[in-house]
Amino acid sequence: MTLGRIVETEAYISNDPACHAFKGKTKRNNVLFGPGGHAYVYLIYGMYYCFNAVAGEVGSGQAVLIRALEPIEGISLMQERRRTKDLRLLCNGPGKLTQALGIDISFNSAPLFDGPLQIWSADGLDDHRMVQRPEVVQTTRIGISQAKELPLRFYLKDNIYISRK
DNA sequence: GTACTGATTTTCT
DNA sequence: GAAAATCAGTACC
Repeated sequence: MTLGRIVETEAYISNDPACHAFKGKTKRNNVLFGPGGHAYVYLIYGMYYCFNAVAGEVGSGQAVLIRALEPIEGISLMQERRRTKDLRLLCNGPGKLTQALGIDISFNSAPLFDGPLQIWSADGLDDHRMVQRPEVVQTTRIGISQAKELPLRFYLKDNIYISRK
């Protein structure tokens, strides 16, 4: 298995033109309107998958895009999948981390607290790296053309595993 | 170091 | 038919 620490995220909320749920329910974003705590996975640019955690109540259509991870466990497996040895390149982008973790469309709608793909709170992990609450920086989102100005991207300050500063 | 380009396909208009 | 929450490689400074 592989394990990583989430170091960069973006929020996609209701009434947000950049959110896939903005224009209403479709076949693709169906899971966005389901209960929180599930995975929303989709293919972007025909080549890469993006991984989101669905947030909020049923019908709200909100999610958090996981943009970057700090690799912790299963690193050799990640290196094999990504075809690179550089730790910083394993998970520093939404398309990269899905590759490193082996996430594809079959993980869409999978529960995040039970099953092959899970997210834990840092408080539940016995790891010295998780003890101190890190400083978080808030900026605008990346790679979108709508609602660019909204400050909904969050990353850990000075962390080398984020996709960019 | 930064800048630009091609790859590739699902989805919705 | 066009756009899309991207990445790796190449060219150039």
